[in-house]
Amino acid sequence: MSLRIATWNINSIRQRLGHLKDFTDSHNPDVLCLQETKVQDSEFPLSDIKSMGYEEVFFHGQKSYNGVAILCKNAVEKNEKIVWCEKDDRRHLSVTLKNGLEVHNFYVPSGGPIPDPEQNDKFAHKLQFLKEMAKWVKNPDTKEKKLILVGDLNVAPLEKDVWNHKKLLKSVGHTPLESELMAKLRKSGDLIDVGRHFVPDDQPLYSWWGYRYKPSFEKDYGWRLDHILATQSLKSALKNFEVVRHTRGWEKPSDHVPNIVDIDI
DNA sequence: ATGACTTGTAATACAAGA
Repeated sequence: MSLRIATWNINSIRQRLGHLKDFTDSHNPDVLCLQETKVQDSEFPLSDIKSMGYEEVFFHGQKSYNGVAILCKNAVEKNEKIVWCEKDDRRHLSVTLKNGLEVHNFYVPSGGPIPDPEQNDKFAHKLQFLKEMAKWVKNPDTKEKKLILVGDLNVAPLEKDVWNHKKLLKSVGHTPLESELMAKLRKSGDLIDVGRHFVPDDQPLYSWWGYRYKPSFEKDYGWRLDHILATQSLKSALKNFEVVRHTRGWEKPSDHVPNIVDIDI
């Protein structure tokens, strides 16, 4: 049986309900992980989401910033929230499906403008968050599991994960320190980088194009900030991967586009 | 010059994104 899991930083779920319907109608993910919902739970547009065919909806949001949600076609075994960096800032949710598969949805801090933890508390927070993730995934329990970790990890770790590697080495999101922490996260859980499992390292692969420079998408000045990581136990089950680039060309788009994986399970 | 935009909140300006 094939299971489709998708992740999308939607940059305000209330601004993007039309796009969400178009994407779910066309691509029909069984599990859709969203980041930057930017809505507190009492204002979450639950009936709109249910009308798109998602009966089981989990959300963990706050006013203005951050916020994550997981939309599921079918009933799940359980759902959980983990507190990271001792902050209640709504950056994680997980579900365990009936078949035992665990799906963890993350929104890692962007890290502010200056890549120095001494000068910039936001960058320090990002580094700590990535370290905590690596420590969490190192649990020997993880290898016994079928686990998928997705989300906006806000790091483009490889040279071809950004449009200009040399130019961006000192930019937050592509510094060697962040790339190293991403590598440690993967090693720590022996996780497969699903995007790079399907697209070779020497080919550009992006999931985000900034708003500030208007032609960023047409010039393909992109970054791969959104990721799907999977335990080795799922390696032979990985069947297909897709970055749904064309959503970035829609009217008033999110700056991120969906990533999809199909798993035979 | 990734500058130049977009979002939410609240009050026409600011914080945050990355």
